[in-house]
Amino acid sequence: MRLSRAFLPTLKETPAEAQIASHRLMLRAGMVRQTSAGIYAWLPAGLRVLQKVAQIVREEQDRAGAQEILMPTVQNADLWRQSGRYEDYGEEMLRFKDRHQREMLFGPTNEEMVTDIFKDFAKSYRDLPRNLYHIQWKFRDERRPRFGVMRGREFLMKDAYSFDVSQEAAQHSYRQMFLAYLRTFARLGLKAIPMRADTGPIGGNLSHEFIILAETGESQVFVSQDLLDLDPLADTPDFASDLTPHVDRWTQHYAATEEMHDEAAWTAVPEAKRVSARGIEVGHIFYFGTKYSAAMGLTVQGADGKPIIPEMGSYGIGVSRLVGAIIEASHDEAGIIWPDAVAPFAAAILNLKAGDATCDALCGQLYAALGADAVYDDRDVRPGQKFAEADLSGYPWQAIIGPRGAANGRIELKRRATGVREELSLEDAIARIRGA
RNA sequence: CGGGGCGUGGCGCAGCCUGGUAGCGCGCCUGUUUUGGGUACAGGAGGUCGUGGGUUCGAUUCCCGCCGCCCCGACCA
Repeated sequence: MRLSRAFLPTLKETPAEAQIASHRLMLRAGMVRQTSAGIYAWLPAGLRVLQKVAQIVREEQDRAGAQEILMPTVQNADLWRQSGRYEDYGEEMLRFKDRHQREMLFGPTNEEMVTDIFKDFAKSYRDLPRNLYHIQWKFRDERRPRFGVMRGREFLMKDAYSFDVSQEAAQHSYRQMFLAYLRTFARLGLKAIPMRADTGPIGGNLSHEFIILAETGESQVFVSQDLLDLDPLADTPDFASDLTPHVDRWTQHYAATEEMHDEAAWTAVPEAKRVSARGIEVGHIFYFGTKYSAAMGLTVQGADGKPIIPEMGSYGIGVSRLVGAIIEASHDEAGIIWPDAVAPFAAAILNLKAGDATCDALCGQLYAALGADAVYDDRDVRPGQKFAEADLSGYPWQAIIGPRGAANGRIELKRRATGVREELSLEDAIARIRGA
């Protein structure tokens, strides 16, 4: 993308409504634009990041055996009356009527719908297990939307739903998602910590929140350093095998949010290993048994001919929230520092003297080699502005090309995260950017 | 939902208390200048002062209603 032609409305000053870093930076970097309280339009730079996050989420869901579908945003109220949640959900549910006066709603989640869809398919225990997910916009009419895309009313969520023949089988599905989540967040460049969560009225202990550490996090978390030292990508499990040992590695260490904090267990953690920090919830998984399958009338026939009510779980990742959360976890005074995996562009090519034949030629060669994964700042503006905006937008690499170096075919490559600069040939610069 | 605050060119703000036909910085346009960290100078364009009503000769300013947005708290991907 040539910046001279791009729709990238960066701001030098911060809009007054933005309080936290990610919101400020997303507005300044031209990623989003607010259209109503808690509702945002995604502009090209923001959309690219959102799509990259979604794609990683998708790949890891697929790897764990879940299958992608796409359910609608608008649902019929009758579906929700079957589970009894139409009345329970309250003001957070956006309700409206269609032209025939039918009561409709904008889906805040999809347990009822997915169960209803699955019901028509599943006849036999042989049709289990299945795990269906989609990545779709949700609407929850929050009392107080805030923090930009981190607590919007409309948000993009990945929600998966598992159907199993027994509790034991359902726990296997749960572990698959548990490990898939660890891999997902690690690939996004985040350190996510699974924490036991309150299961609410369902009971049992199978609910975990996945929380990333960031100074501006909403909740206080307590975690053992041993847990932070684990690498989710180090051992890739066979998702069909018994996953218990893999999950146990992660659940044996202390980790809790304020609500679940156990002072006695905490003091048992060696003092040097106690990490107390702020966290942002980016994922939440539950096992909830037959709550929805029973309510929606989902049964399959067992091997003995008797009906079985499938055991279910649901698994959510806040995709649009993650974009904000990543920035919270990775920024500095100058702007965003994107992890390589989700950066809108891998590199920015800064032509310090657009119009100079030598600079133009070298920039053109690099741009041709990097293609769609690079932005080329070919604008006729001061170098200082290019530096400032490239730092703000957070591209992992900045290829700085000015008259001095270009005369010798040299490119100055700056790593955004570290500030380290190297002088490289065209070929070496291309290799460095591609190799990251 | 309880408490607090704010709506004035694209963005950040002043003016309002003490009514008299709107101003500053950034950004934008033109020209000159500058060319390795948001350059400098000059000249421009751009505003139903959120909205409806009231008071007044006259309302951005005073009064009332409404709408929108933000912040703090209790709840949530």
